Amino acid sequence: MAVTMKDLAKYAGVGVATVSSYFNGGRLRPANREKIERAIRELHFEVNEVARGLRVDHTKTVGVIIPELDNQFCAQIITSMEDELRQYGYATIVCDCRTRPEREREAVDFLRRKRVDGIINMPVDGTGGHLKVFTDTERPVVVIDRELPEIECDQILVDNQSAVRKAIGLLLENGHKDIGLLGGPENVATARERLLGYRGALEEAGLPFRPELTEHTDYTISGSREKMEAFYARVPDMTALLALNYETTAGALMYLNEKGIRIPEQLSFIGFDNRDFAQAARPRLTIVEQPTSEIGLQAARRMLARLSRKEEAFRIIKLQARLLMGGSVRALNE
Amino acid sequence: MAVTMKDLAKYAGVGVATVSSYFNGGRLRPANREKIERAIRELHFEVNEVARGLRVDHTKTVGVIIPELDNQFCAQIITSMEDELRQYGYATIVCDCRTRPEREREAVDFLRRKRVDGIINMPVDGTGGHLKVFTDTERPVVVIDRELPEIECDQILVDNQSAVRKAIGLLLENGHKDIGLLGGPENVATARERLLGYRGALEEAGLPFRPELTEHTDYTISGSREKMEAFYARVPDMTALLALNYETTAGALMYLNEKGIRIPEQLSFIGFDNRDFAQAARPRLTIVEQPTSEIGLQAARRMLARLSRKEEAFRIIKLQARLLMGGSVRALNE
DNA sequence: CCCAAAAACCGAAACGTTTCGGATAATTGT
DNA sequence: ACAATTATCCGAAACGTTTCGGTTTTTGGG
Repeated sequence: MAVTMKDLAKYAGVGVATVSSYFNGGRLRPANREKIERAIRELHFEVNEVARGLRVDHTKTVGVIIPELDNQFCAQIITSMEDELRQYGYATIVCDCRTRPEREREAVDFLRRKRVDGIINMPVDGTGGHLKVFTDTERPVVVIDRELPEIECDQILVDNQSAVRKAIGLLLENGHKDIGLLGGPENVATARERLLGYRGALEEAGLPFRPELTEHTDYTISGSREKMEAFYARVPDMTALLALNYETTAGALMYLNEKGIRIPEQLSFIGFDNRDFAQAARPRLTIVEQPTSEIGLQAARRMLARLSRKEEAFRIIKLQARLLMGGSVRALNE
Repeated sequence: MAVTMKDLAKYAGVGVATVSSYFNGGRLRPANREKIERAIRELHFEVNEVARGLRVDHTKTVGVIIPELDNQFCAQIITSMEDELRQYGYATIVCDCRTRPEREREAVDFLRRKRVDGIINMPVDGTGGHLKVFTDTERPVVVIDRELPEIECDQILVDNQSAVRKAIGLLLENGHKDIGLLGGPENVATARERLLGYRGALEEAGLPFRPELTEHTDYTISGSREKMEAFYARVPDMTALLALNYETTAGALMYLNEKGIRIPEQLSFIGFDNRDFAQAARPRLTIVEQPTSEIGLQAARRMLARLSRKEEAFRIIKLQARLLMGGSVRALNE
């Protein structure tokens, strides 16, 4: 059915090895090159990547494992990643593990059996043990967003401490001292880092850390909404609130809106992630914006680099978040 | 390096064809079956899908082309789709075409070269011409969300007319007569259908269709926000507003919030898609919710069916949206 | 114009499966 | 117990590439 390299070689009147060499950038006599090119045009030949893959043992495919696709943060990262990878001929196989470690482990195994050339992973399992079966095959792994100290590989992270410090810094500048923090679960590494940033910023400013001013959530909208109730009742004197991810931002906003607590008059507010949301809210939210596209791009670049030249030491890259100014922070001083 | 079928056969003391037959559900003498299974355990054998793919000419891989991954509607669909496909051993390659027809065409070509077994596509190009190069290979295509009348294949759609009729119905029941519509571009099929649903519902109720009560947007948040300004100024007598997708919902809300127009006291509002947003808004929004997971699941099922047994007529499945009640609609009557 | 060196070419063997057709072993009926 | 039948088994050929050695052609210096 399909025209093969052998057909092409016969049609062009050259050996099959010559044709192969043509496609792999070898040196050719101009006459032969011309003959082959004409044959390709006339036969509409296309090399069979599967056959090539069998021979050279790579599939030009990379696997991506994420906690949940249905999450703008992940989706944005994958968008830029896929774009870059495809530009270099690599296909992106996504696996959504629904934030479940056992499904993450299954995904690694699935991708290994699919013989992907590499895996990019936003890990759920903080030990990284799930990646062992893959790294054993000598293939590269790039970890994104959540640091995996026990795994030797490239990692593209966000400087979460600094991100939070920027937000707290803005609040401090505006005279806030009693700053509430709506944080994440204690077992999520990035949530811990952000909490650390909060404590660090306060300490630097010579302010005491008041434990009752921080609340942990499960990082879901409804969960955050629930927690806010008791939280705000407990410390009514807080003048500002920082939510540590998209879900807590939405959940907090939900509660504040319901109760008619006005932003920023009664409470200054800084959110995290999700530009749409921040722009549509009233007033426009001041938010910490993570460099999602940049994460995806860098991860793809790192993967491509590993795939072409093996050597080179592993890199851990920390990207900076930035503060997007809205109208949800009130100046207490002046 | 890796252990091959030949190694396994030799170790087990049987022929290589016997081993192959074992893996493909052939009949085996119990003794041989036992020997092979032991060999598999002891050698940790795993069949090489690439080699198998070369021989049988399929990759156990399906390609998905969507307008934009960074869009909750698409992301949710893909999540359930990928889940189902993976359960049956199929990998999902995603291609985001950024709502650009030329990139969509490129994606089809990319996937064809990658030799995916089938393509699931939420089309940008309304003619479906981009799919020709793939259907020519006799491989199945499943179209989702936007009908492609000119293409012969399975299609999983949403009954957009009925979805909008439900929303308008609710508003009519509540005594609204001057209902504004914030719609999409004229060249988007689903937007046209929704507009049709609007007209149909009014007509059925014996109400006149007032053209000035409908506004077209480019389906972006900022674009919708802009349009709202002139729109609301033009017909200040509208008592209710229906936004026709997530972006118009967010954009409209943005404007209304900015201007301090109170929902539902001054204006009743029904949005579209995106539960998070609707729940976090104040008051909780009444919205039209599309069956995203169901679309993904059905599309995957259809694809799997096609891939296993070729026959069967093409099906066009229309799924129903449902109205999620919030507090953004006021009763004018009673 | 000739010869050696270099460049380009070639067929065949591999990559790890499935499948084909013939060979062998098990089963059945008499 | 034996022939006929049926159920398994087997090696070899195929799938479409790349790569290995060896052969042929081209090039360039004398």
